[in-house]
Amino acid sequence: MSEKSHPTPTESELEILQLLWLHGPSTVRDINKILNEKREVGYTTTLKIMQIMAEKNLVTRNTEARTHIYHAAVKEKVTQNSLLNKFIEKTYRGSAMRLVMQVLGQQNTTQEELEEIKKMITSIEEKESK
Amino acid sequence: MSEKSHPTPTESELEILQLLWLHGPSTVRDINKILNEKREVGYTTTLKIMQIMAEKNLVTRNTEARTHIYHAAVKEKVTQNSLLNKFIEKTYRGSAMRLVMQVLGQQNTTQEELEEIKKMITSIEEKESK
DNA sequence: TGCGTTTTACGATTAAATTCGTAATAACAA
DNA sequence: TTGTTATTACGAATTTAATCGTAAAACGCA
Repeated sequence: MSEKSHPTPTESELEILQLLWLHGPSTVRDINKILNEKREVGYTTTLKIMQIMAEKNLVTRNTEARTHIYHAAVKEKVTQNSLLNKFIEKTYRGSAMRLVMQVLGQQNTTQEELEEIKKMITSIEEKESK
Repeated sequence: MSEKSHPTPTESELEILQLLWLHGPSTVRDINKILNEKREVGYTTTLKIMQIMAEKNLVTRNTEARTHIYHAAVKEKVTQNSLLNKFIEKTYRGSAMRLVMQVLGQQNTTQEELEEIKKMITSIEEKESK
């Protein structure tokens, strides 16, 4: 045993984490404002979700002042990774390759992006050839 | 207007679609048997979900005989694609590239697979250069 | 025919996630 | 000080998905 446990976030929890990752530590008011630019969300709805996230250790909060400040307690990459693996499992029957091929085939990828992927592949090949 | 509408499947609906794609038209009994190899699922639970899927037009069924035979009514690629786009939106803030890079970086990809991706990239480049 | 089994249909229950109302408290302003 | 506003805490209501119990109908067979 060592670290606190971090369950994978639900959809609306993820949405809030995205904002915390993007904007850094925020208040409920901050988050709720941004959410309301896209759709109507009651203030206490946002509050409640963030409180639950605190219980789950997805965020920490500074409660010194009256207005609490929330910090993401999980890393973006780590969270994405665990969601990604779950997604590959359920949607692509475990085959990450099938997913990559489909993304490349479907999305229109720019030349710069393709170059970036090529670089990535080269660096993987170098590692593996050692 | 033309086609019937196909809402995106829920998680357990997707699980059943996977089996229909893999094994072809099946009865509730068939599907339930396979599901029970992994975990315990009541027969009527499976039945109910498949009935709901029929309502949603995710499957069609032949009700001539007493035992109905269910067919997937949505294509695997199409369904994966719509789930994929949703996933990219929610988890990678819309960036398919970030997803690809993370898959390549994380999973251990074999040399054959890397070659396959390279071919894919080449063929995309050819298309785009026209 | 009549009994046991299988299947479908239907609705009720459960579980999880989301949404919100209300009350208590703190902060602030006139 | 007193009234208004903002914030948190808490619990209830709602929604959606998943699970299952029960009954009726269809079938198979002794």
